Amino acid sequence: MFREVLRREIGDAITRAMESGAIPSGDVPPFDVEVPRDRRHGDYATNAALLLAKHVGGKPREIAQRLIEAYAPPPDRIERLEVAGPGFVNLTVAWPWKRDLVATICRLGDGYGLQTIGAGRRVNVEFVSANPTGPLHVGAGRNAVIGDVLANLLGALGFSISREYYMNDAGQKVHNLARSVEAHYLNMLGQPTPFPEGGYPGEYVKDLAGRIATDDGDRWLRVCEDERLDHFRDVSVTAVVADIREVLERFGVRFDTWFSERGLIRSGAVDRVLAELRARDYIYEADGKTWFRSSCFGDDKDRVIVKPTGEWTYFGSDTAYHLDKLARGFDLMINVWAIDHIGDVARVKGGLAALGVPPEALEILIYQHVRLKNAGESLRMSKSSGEFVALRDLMDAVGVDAARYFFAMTSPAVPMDFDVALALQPSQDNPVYYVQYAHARIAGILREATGKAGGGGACSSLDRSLDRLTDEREAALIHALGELPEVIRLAGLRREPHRLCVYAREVAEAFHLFYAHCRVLTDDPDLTAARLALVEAARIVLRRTLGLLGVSTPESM
RNA sequence: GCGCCCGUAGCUCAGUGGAUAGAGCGUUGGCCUGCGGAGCCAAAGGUCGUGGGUUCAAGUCCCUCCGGGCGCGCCA
Repeated sequence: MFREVLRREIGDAITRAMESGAIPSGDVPPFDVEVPRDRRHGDYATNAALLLAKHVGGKPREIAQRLIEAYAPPPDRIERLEVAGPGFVNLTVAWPWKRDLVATICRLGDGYGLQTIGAGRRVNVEFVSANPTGPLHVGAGRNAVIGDVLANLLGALGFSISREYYMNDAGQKVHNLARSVEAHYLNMLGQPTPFPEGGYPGEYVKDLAGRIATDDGDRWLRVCEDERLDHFRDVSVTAVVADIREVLERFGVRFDTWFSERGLIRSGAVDRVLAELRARDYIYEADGKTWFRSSCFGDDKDRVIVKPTGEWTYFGSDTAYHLDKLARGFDLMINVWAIDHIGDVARVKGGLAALGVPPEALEILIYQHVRLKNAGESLRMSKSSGEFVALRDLMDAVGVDAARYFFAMTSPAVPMDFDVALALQPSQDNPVYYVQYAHARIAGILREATGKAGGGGACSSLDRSLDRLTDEREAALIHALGELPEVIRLAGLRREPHRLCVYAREVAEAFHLFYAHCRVLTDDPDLTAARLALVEAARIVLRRTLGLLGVSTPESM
């Protein structure tokens, strides 16, 4: 809140100083308004003068002084303004402005932090999209949280968001699932059948076969294999997707669209992509296969798009899928992919580039794997090996809040270690409890206050009493609360959801510190009213921050 | 070999080119006669992998090397 205003006003001051000749004219460089590491330097600092010195010439400290003179903010906004170090301008926010922020947050409520940067631009966030061949494992949990929180952030920035799950319900993987189910089914009905190569070993596969056997008996022994496999695939995929959907909903993730690859292929969209690529001369035949000239678009070699069997490779349907999204009117597509798909980025982008789609239309957010360990021993975690920890089990063990916070708090670029033995038992170590505890304390105070003060909102009629806020811990808490819009902006635009966790801890810390030193409910009605307003503002900010993370805000713990 | 990513406290990780690099866990020692001690305060713990470069300023940008992860399928 403070920061946007300061950025704007300092920019204006630079323009004025240039117009009056106080500093040399020229382009205004993109300067920062940041929180100094050492808070004795003030609430904020700008490097504008340092950058200006380089861009338009002059001595940094001299330019900083001129800038201060041109800025000359009213003393009830900025109480200290000084040149420091090599040419920083340090700013200390005056109490009246800090108190204004408390009132503003109380007035805006959950609207605090909402922005209009997105200007209604339509963004499709595609995430999870795990193959529907079995239950989600914990890796999908990381994907789900990154995608969901990013979507929340972009929504708060004013983008129009659609969440999408792409189901790879065509192709070899689901075929292998069908054959695995078939093998169990045949064995159950007395026809010894070897388990297929590439089959899925999990217990759920046996359950799927058992369900078919219970429902249909030996009916599928009497049809041809193709028909049987078609049916088994449909039944299995439907059941697996239903399971995935249910787990994700419990995890707090809802998709606007569940997009079927089979449907896409049936619609002829993939054929149209091939025809279009051929028309643009990016297709050739060799060795009985149809090739795409992906090497024209930064790939290290050309790729097969139609196999000798006449089947599509994933490449064709993927390209058609992204074109379909664009046709549905999205201005930007963001895909959340695990690191093992890093090699596909160039090919998907290449396919789109070949069809004239600008590269910035698709953004792929890569996150590193969740490394599973059990008492120090590494696990492979894959559905095809059957060695994985289900997201459902993690959720059941530690709860949705702890699991979501855990996945959200590490930068997507960093691999996460995940000790199964540790994770599968509820633990007080998760930092989410520190933050939630702050909220529960606030709720307790507000409960107590309504009992004592005979009701009345914490934020009513406090214009006068707010000037009773004078303590340095109050100032520090207000300063932290003021950062929410900036945090949302950075976390959303840089695609770094973990910033919310860093911020949530900072706010909670500032609150706990305030709480330890500043009694809220006192015999002094004005002081009590003022502090209650601050507490209410802190609650709003914590609720907003945890809300974006999809983590609950308990009234008590 | 080529491409992308990572290397920061004992462990797990934050860190927007900016001033004296921060948290959680763990360790050590304090703090409950008023709003919740799942908290607060303090101590100990760092050649920011290495060597160069750019810059007024580098954990942050560029290059070298070392170590680790992932990919380089007619799997998706």
